[in-house]
Amino acid sequence: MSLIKQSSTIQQNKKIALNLCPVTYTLEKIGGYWKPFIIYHLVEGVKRYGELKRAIPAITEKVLIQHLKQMESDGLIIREAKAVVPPFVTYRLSVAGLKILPVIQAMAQWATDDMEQSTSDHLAAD
Amino acid sequence: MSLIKQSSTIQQNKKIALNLCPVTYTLEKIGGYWKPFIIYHLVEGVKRYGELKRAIPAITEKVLIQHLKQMESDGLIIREAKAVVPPFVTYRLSVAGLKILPVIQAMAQWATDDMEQSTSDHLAAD
DNA sequence: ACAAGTACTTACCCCAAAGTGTGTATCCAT
DNA sequence: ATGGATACACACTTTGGGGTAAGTACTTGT
Repeated sequence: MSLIKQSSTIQQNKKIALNLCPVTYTLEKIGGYWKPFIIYHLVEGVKRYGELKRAIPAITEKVLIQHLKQMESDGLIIREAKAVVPPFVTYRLSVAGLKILPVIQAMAQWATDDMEQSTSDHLAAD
Repeated sequence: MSLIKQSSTIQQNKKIALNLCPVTYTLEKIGGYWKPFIIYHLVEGVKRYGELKRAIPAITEKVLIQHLKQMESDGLIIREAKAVVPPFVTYRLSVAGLKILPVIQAMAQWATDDMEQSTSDHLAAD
């Protein structure tokens, strides 16, 4: 899955950051390009792979799978496959995935606030 | 400032994501590699450029400046320079920067919770 | 017999973020 | 006059995430 060079400075720094900073830890888990979208759609409930794909048309299959695998191994979502053919695979949020929803909600709230404020100008905080 | 190719698919997708998803908007602003560290140190109050540099030894000057410029133009922090020599430049959080602190706090909280949970095993959410 | 649907997998390319290294103007202390 | 401190700027390289495109195994529908 696209090998990573553990020796590279960037990986060393990532380790430093993960040790020192819990915020970086969280960013690692939800920071993928389309991960917020996936979470958003899984809030509605259990979804099949194909449903997610159709719900997010701009995402490519490779990246979708990639994100799903990462989020699964990160414990954010749960994959369940029925041993039938054609395959029947579903995804849903785990406990940790559910617990992160308020955080995401807070991020969204700040964003909408900030977008409104930006129409007027930023002023200094004394 | 490293020019960006507006035509690339990734930039197109970024625009799509920013329009559709406020979470992505927030991730854009705090998602930089060392931005959480910068914010963390500015919580203590006004800091000079050199103080920040010494507070985060692993960061290079280029990336530090880069992040500071971005965060300034994003309205998260405020730069103030005294017209003296040698230069005297300080950075501090703006209103928007202060408002995002609870969000960051929530992210940190989720992270520490999740790290604890990960020592035991993840179970499905019914 | 052939296409369509399912859930992936693999090889390859592109590019922007991060890292490396050097340069700059001015002042002060030694 | 030489070096250090200040706050950057600029050119260059690396790297890893994301995009493109094609293939796979197996079944059902026509």
